[in-house]
This record gives sequence, structure tokens and C-alpha cells, in this order.
Amino acid sequence: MPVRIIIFEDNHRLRQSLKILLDGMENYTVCGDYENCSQAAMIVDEHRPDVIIMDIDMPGVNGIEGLRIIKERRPQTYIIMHTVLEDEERLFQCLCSGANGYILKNTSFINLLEAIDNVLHGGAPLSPTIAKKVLQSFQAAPSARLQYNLSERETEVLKYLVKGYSYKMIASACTISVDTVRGHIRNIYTKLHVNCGREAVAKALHDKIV
Amino acid sequence: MPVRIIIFEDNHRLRQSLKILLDGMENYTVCGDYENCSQAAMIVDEHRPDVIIMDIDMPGVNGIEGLRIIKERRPQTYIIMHTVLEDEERLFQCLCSGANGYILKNTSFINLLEAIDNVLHGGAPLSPTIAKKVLQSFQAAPSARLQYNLSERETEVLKYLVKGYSYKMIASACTISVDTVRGHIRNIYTKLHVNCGREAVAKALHDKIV
DNA sequence: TCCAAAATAGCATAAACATGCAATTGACAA
DNA sequence: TTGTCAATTGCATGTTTATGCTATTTTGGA
Repeated sequence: MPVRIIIFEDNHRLRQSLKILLDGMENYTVCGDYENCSQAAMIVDEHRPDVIIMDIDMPGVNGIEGLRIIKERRPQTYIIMHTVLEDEERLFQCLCSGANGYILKNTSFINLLEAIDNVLHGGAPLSPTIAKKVLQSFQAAPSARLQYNLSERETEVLKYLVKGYSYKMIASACTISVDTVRGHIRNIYTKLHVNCGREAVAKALHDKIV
Repeated sequence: MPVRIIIFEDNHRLRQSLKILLDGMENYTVCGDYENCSQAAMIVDEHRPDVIIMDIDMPGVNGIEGLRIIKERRPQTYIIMHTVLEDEERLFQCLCSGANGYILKNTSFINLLEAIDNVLHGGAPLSPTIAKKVLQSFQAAPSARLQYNLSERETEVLKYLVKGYSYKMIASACTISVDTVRGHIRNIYTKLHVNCGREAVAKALHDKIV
């Protein structure tokens, strides 16, 4: 029995084109197409789709909200984001909300078909430039360390702060006095523009300084 | 002028096969092939390769160490990991160390060629199962929240802890007394198995609880 | 309806932390 | 050679945290 697909896309012509092309494939059937996600919950309850092609920028309930609504109710549905948007903020919002793929609209129809095939086989289709952004997100911003201009020792102390060491333990681990630890931490706070250890830890982890 | 490729691979037969196949392509030339990374620094200084195919599990200096050495000296070299290893620890070590792609060895030669082409065009080739692991890493482990069994209020307080709020500020933000905040934080520490705020923040961010 | 968990609140105390000020030493660059 | 910066140490003070114990009120299920 065919793979059930639903399309959310506010551009009427594109939506029709996708519907006709996908419906024309032997193994696929488009069981619904909509111009926004306002009825998303009801729609997935009724149609129980296998795959959803999801635009992001839609009037009313947009694709990211739709993604969250649908993943909440029916996490087994594969959702492939299909958008012109390349900004990292929305990209990572989608990834964190459970998107199974992220395909740019400049992609050929053939590649979209491959993407659908890909998710159905347990993969995660990403357009090349998207994959690159994702990979880069794992690397410390080269500026992070320089930006804050932490010295080597300060970085070391920060590392222990993140591990939850007390000042005494840090002093012992670095073989320096507690007062010196205090001094370093004081400087770390100044350089990171924070006022307490927890905030420093959060910033260190967020900016991948440690 | 052709794309210069270097292969690091300890399996002699596979290395020869890759060398012959890649060298047979019109646009590619294999300017070196080695069984481990012990001379990696010198090799890249001398050959200035465009692309490196890097195995991980090699005797002597392994592929992850090699990756780091090479990215340090010559970050513009594209390095595609080529391995049987699928464990997440090494995968994410590679990504954090600047790998430009991660291709499993069960991949066809055609797909390896596509991967090389892909990096050269600014992409990030990932085998489907790898791409899936990467995407999943952005989502909170479904167990995280349940694993620690934090209540709603505790999660809220933890969120403020991560933001560096003092107990007073949290009390004010939640419209409860400082003593109650204390109580919640006490419970959070117990549930997360930590002893101080910084450690709680680190764990919360690491496990994507907030 | 009644239990269990969650949320609330209070008090007390010791330890840890944040911050202001000051000073010495060594290394590396202008 | 001189000066800047990192690293080091000290001290003092007030604030914030961590933790022990107890107790009341809500609230969501069984």
C-alpha cells in the first residue's frame, strides 16, 4: 500500500504541482494538501500520513508551529521541511523540534523524491548547504575563544567551573591558592560579562568555549 | 588542474582500490596514500591536498588525531571521514574536530565520489544513518525530562538557574518565596544528582532539559 | 473520597561565593 | 629597556548558597 503524503504549502501553484507530481509516483499517494497548519492536529488525526512536506513561511499557523503540533501528536510521522529559508535560527528551531529533514526549495523534484525515499529508509535528508551549517554548529566558533580573550589559565579554571568544582577543588587541581582561583574567576566574569558561576557555565557551554 | 586527494587507510587492499579508482577519474589525482597519520603534518605540508579520505581505526596515530592535526595546520583541506564506525562518541568527536563529511564504508564507490564532489561544492556529505544521528542529537532525549522526573515547577526554576538568576530573582519571577525556591532547588539537585548550581546548569544544558 | 505527589513556606547554620583593594613576579613585545 | 599582561597571592566584607528539619495547602488521580 502506498506511502501517504500530506503537503503544507501556502503557494497554491507550487502546492498543486507537488501534489500532481507526487501523486503520479507509483508508491506515493497525496492524501491532503493545505495552505497552512491551522487544522494540522485534526488533519493528521484523520489521515495518519507517513510523510509530510512542510513549508515554513505560511500565513496563520506556520510550519514550525505545525511541526511541533504534529510531532507532539504523532511522532512517527516523518516531516521534511521544504523552504527557501536558510537562516540558522529557524533551521535549528526545526531540528530541535523534531524535523526529519530540511530541503531547500531550489532543490530539483528528483532530489525531493530522493529525500522522501531517504526518510522512509531511516535517513535524514538535508540539502548540502544545510548539512554544512549543521556540521559547523558542532565546531566552536573560531571567534569564541578570541572574542572573550580568555587566557590559558582562565580557560582551564572555567573548565573546572563547568564541572562543578568548588574553589578549593579548583585550587587543588591547578596547584594554586584559593585566592588565585578567586582572581581568575573574577577576570572570567568580567570577560564573559556575567555575574555568577552559573551564568558563566551557561555561556561557556553555549559558546563552546570549553 | 585536478583535485588533489590523499588517502589514510590501514587496510592495504582497500587503500589500493580507492587509489586506483580515484586516480582513474578525470578530475582527481591521488597524491599520496598512507596506512596511518603518524606523518600527517609533514604530508599535508608537502602535498597540500584539497581532499582527504580518512579512516578512523588505524594503528599508530588514528584518524581522529589525524583529523585534528591536519585541521590545525591546514583548515582549508576538506576531510571526509570514511569508516565502519557508527558509535556516536567518535562521530561527534569528529564533527567537533572539524570533519567536513562522514561516510560509512558500506557506501558504494559512486556515493563516495558524490561525497567528494559534494564537499568541493561547499556541502557536507553524510551517510543517511549518520545524518539521522546528527539530527537526533538536536532533540532532547525523550527520556531526559522523564529520566530525572523533574516537576513542571522544578523545570521552570532550573530554567532560571541556567539564566543566572539569584534565588531572590527566581522567587520574584515565579511569585513565590525565596524559601520555596530553595526547596525546589534542593529537589532539583537531588534528582539530577548534583551538589551545586553550576553542575546543575551544566547537566541541564548537556541533557537538553531546558 | 482519600492518597501521593507537588507546591508552598519557614528557620537555622555553615560553607561557598562575589567583589573591592593592593602587590609581586616573570615573560614577551615594542 | 621599558612597559604591558598573565599569573600569582593576600585580606576583608557582605551576600548567596547548600543543606538539615519541619509543616501546611493544592491538586490530580486511583
